[in-house]
Amino acid sequence: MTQTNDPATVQAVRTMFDIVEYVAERDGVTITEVATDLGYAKSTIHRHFSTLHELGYIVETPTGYQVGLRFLEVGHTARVRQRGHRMVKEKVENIAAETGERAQFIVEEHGEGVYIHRAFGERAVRTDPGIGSRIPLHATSAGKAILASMDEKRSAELIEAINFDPITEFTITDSEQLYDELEAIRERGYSFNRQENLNGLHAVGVAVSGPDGEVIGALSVSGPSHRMQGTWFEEELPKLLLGTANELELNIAHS
Amino acid sequence: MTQTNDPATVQAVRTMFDIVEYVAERDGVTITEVATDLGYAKSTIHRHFSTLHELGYIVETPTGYQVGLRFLEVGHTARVRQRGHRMVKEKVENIAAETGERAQFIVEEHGEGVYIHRAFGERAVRTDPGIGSRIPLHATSAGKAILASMDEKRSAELIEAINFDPITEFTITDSEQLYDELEAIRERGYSFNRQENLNGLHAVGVAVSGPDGEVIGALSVSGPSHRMQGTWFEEELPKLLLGTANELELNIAHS
DNA sequence: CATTCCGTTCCGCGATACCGAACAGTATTA
DNA sequence: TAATACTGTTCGGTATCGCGGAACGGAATG
Repeated sequence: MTQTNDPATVQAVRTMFDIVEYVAERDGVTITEVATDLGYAKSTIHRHFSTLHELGYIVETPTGYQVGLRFLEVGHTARVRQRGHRMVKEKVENIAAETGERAQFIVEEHGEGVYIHRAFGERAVRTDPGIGSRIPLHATSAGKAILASMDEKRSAELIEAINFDPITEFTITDSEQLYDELEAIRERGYSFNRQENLNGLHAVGVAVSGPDGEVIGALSVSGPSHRMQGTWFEEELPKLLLGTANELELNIAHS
Repeated sequence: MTQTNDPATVQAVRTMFDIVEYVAERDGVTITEVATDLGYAKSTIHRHFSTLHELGYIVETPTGYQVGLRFLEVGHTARVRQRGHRMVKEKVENIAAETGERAQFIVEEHGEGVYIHRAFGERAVRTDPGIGSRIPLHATSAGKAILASMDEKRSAELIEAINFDPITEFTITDSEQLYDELEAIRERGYSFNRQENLNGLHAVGVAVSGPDGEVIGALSVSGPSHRMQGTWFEEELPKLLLGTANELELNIAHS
């Protein structure tokens, strides 16, 4: 059914997450619906649902079955374990308030960027890539800042695995181009994203590193391209972010 | 191995969550550590970790294996699916700001209360039961408000399953006492918690219901018992919460 | 009453998850 | 340098158990 039948893995767990992820992206499903859509027998789905229900990872609602909040519980522990999470949260909120735009903090996991914090400023469009959602590293300012700031060996591994299919007409489409850009970012200290991931969206990002030099994540500010331009975009925002990242690094080092 | 071998459930999934929950409450573990502590063979843990790692639900860090942020991703979808989540979030923040104390929004799931939103006021002690963490329904103001406001049949089911072991010396210890209290809450419209869950902590809670009359969750404000007393605690806070809950219900009904 | 959804249960077979033990790195010890 | 003690890894062999399919029951719609 699912392709990669690596013999050294647990099939039942694969199918279970197959089911869970399907349920997660819907709003209330029935057993038969899942069975037919995913190509499992009804009894299989039923057995998995029984298990998941008993453990609290799936709940029954008036509109059907849904993923349970227990996922949030374990997911939250993963989130707060990120280094300096509270300080970072405050800084993100400050940046959003000062700039009026949207600010976020992204960490890398499994070759993708993951939203850990996010805050909206006054003028920010409240379009919603929620906490926990994932973005490509090579097509976002925070992602590129992280790649530029991390250990070269590891960064090369991640770049190796990147899917360079263009997302917009401005997306970086090959690794050479990306390496050049990362080099430039290392020299500057900050990164730009000009509609590389979403049309009409510009952003600037700065990496945050721990005392051992290892990158923790990256701050970024994003907004409509018509506002994100000129010296505000190219000088003032980078300066603000660099300063904030610096403060963060100091605070994290002393904690 | 694990006791409840309900034949209609998937064993491999049980062991998987057994492992995940163990990993979640630690900060970096090794395979052998998990194997010995949980009583599985090393190879079993290894196989599960391989599976989970490949799917992104467990990650390798310098300090060992940890639960991955992918749990946050699916957990977050469960969270934002809660009715009126954005409006509720704003209200919780408003309440925290106005009162200076800690405010939260709790929903019921699987017979427990789950934190969905939480905000700190100026004076609030920032002790941290994070988003997603669970509290007993019968020993918290929000929990009791929910129980009082929900369908009697369902509430009876939940009460049936409650473990009435005392948490503090003020905890409600039997169902009769609880039923009386719920009756009083229904008449008043709001609930109190006087050190029933945590010594030194008082709280007041009000349920929020949807247009169909079904309870969605409950708002509550909590703080040190020395501040939470007198007319402020017994009249002004309830009034504020009732007003907010009312607004919320109207907003949710019209959306 | 008939139809069509839903969830549930049962059973038999083949796949597979499990354990145990041997293997292989890596760091810390003598 | 060698030995120890940790890691994580791999490999079979066996009994388990997860799987599909079909038959059942229950609720809602016609």
